[in-house]
Amino acid sequence: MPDLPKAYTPHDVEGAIYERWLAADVFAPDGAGSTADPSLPPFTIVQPPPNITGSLHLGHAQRTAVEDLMIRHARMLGHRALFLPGLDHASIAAQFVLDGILDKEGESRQSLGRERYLERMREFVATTREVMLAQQRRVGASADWGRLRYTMDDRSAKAVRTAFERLYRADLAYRTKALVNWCPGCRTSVSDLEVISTPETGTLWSVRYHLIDPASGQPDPDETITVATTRPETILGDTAVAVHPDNPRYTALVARMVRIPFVDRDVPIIADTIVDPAFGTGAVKITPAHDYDDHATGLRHDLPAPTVLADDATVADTGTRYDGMDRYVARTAILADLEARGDLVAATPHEMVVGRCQRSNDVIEPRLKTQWFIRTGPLAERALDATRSGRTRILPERFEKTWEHWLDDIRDWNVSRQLWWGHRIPAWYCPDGHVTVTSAETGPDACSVCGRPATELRQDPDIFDTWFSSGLWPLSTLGWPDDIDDYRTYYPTSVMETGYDIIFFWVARMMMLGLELTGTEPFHTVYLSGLIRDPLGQKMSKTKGNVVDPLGVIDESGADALRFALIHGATPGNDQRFGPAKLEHARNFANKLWNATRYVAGARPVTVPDGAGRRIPDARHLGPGDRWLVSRAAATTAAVDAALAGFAFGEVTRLLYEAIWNEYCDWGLELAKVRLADPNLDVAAGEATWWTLTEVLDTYLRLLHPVMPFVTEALWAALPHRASDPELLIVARWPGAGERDAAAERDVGALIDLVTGIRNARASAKLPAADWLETLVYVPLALGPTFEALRPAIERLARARPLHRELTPEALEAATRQGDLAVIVVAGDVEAAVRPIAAHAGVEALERERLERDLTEAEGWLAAARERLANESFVSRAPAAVVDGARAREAELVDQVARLRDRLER
RNA sequence: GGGCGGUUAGCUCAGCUGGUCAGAGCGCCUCGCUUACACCGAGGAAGUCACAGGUUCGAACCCUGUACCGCCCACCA
Repeated sequence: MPDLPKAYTPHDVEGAIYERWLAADVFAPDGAGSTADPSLPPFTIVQPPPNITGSLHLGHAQRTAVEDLMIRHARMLGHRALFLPGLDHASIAAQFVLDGILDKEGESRQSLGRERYLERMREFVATTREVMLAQQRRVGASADWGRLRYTMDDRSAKAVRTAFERLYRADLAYRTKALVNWCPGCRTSVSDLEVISTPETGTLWSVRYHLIDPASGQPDPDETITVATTRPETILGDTAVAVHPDNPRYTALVARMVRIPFVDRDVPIIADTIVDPAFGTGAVKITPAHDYDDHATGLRHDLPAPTVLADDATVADTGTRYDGMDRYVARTAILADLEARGDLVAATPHEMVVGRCQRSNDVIEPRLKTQWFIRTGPLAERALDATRSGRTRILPERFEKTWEHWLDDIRDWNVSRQLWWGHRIPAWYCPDGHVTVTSAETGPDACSVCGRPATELRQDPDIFDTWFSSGLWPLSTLGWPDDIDDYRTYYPTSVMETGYDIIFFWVARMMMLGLELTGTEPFHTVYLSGLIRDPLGQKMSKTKGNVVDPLGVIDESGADALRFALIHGATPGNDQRFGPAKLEHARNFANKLWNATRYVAGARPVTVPDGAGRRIPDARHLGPGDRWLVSRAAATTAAVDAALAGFAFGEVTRLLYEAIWNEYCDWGLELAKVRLADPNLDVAAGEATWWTLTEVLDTYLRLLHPVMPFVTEALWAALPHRASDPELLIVARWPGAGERDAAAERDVGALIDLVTGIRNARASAKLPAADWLETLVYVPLALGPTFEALRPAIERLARARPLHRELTPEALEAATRQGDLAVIVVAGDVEAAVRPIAAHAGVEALERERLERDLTEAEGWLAAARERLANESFVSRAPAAVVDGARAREAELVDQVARLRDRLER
């Protein structure tokens, strides 16, 4: 057995342990060190791949901790547990980072050009990749690194091409000219999800348009219609003015023409119910190329849709002097010119919602573009069916409502991005405009429509939205579209763990694509984690400077403490605050466990040889404390199993903390210490007690391993193992729930209460902690054997010696009076009297006070219990078990009150 | 405009299907003999479970409403 160092230094423990795991090849379900049982179903977690250019933050650490917890548990249960790690190329986010770096070097995307830029990106991610992976290992991820995948590797590329081709053939991917969310800052379109609705106070301008005099064909200086707009620059793209058909104010004007200022275009006044007669002036200018509502209106009325903004959001192609101006410069100029013409009627402050780009924060401009879309309607139907039928479960359940709501009125997904870093869309166009889509790595041989040779075809310059490749993750990582072993064995996956903030971005897309492409839900359970916040509840962000670096935490307190702290507060879907206090709590716990194990390892009886194989303690030689400990471990194991089954990971840590600290250490070890120190104890009994400590500690180390893998692995190595055990705890078997011993739990529990009662009395009577107190105790006959067996421990732990035992309460009372003992302890059935030292004056008064307090309290409880039982409807309507319990409680209280009164009367 | 969460001891939070459920950790106060642990041990104080109604024999827990705090979704110019 290796000796444990006296001090717990996580840093020394963790690195070495991880190396041992790697060397033993235990992470892969089919690794050389795996102990998986192939007859059990596999268990798969596909990790949300972190962005390759990022660095690990606490959120990642928590994800990893939770995923690793599930995987380690499954592995110990004997499942082929596959934790498949990965990295995401994070197209737009990565370009953002690289562009920033290039900017400092005086270079830019444009100056490098597509090929050199991509080359530069590949060099960049080659370095960040290693950083990301090293960080995951520090957290202790028992991921199968041999299966590491990357959203830009060749196999992902094949999956992307294949998926797209299939969607295209199924008419679920289509190319069309439509309004897209254009981000001028990023120079690309973005999906609806990437547009952040931001409430802002803008201005609503009222502008007068002049009607055309039918006689002259010229604008009438006096006959006008006033429209309201928040974006005057879009006037240049107006192709109609709309009014509500039933608005009497305007019915006469419908079908008349108005002249759009500056562009001098004459456009019709149309009637459309989309217009709210009560808003503004009741007349709306229609700009089909730059507004979603207007575009729809334009289609209904067959209006032209001139685009008036270029990619960089400057005014373009209007033939006016505003061409070339930035959109906001143009806005100012147009307002000034309208003012000069006398056609600017009003300007009022206006609360509105502006769409901004999630990445650049620039104001999004809707623009008409010919791009690729995914038809989400049919896909969303199937995704909804998956959750409604229960084939996929979302945790916490309340997110199913959000899920339903979003999928219910989902819009088609624009997947074209005018970026460079990502998967190029596998679509080729021939000069005649025919479209050829192919998943072939080398592209098409010829136009699929007219047969023109490949040399005349041009590939779409755009790339896919990064979430398109992420959406294929559970499939692509397992080898889809090829029919390989991993895909057959591990798909569909078991649990999808991720943050609730990407439920739409990622989870919904994986579900839609997975169902469409494989016909099967990609996972059974979606476990949504909450966000990690700082101690003040603020979201962690670099700009606020409140970001905690997990590596710093690990250096200081250890990965085990970090994991424990993160898991301790984790409830699915709920955010948690994280700070030094929680970490300290966790580290103290690790330290406690370390020292407890050190004690056990060091307490090995001399009769047990070092390196002896594990023996099951002989039941005949067990003491009550031993039986109690074994029973409590059984209870804890069952409770932990239940918590794990319910994904209540915070509950798991709570249970184990409590069991290990407050039961095993506080009582189990203390009772055992006294027993082992007894010179009269026979060898077999001593060995049985030590083997019990070992057995129970072994159980707790196993139960705790998924949460704190490093320290448990290190400590486990210091304990004797069973013949059936493997070398390493990580691949050892999960404990079975043993049998409870109700008698031991009840009896030892009563005596623990007695010790606590005496300690309590000592403190409240202000008796010196160091003094040994002569004590008389009444113990009911049934408790006798347990009491006698534990007598030395009770004496020592309560510091009560000599400890005389009386067989009846009356005898205790008599002896108390005779011996002038004063401090009374009532603990359940057990009763005790303690002799105060004469030198401590005032003890009697203090004791009286304490007894009175106890009495008042007991009487209160009794009154409550009686009131309840006096209630006829309670007795008749409540379940029998509850009523019986109440009766028993009443009897107990009656007895207690009587005894307390008795004491006080003397 | 819709929807969802939260409100429990000074602080951070548990409390699963209503019946010792009023708890834990930290902090605070008192004490500390005892070689596993001072990253410790023993003891203690501390809460009208946001508020108002209701259902029930019984409510922190279920229902209705209110008030704050937070989040998500949303194409009214």
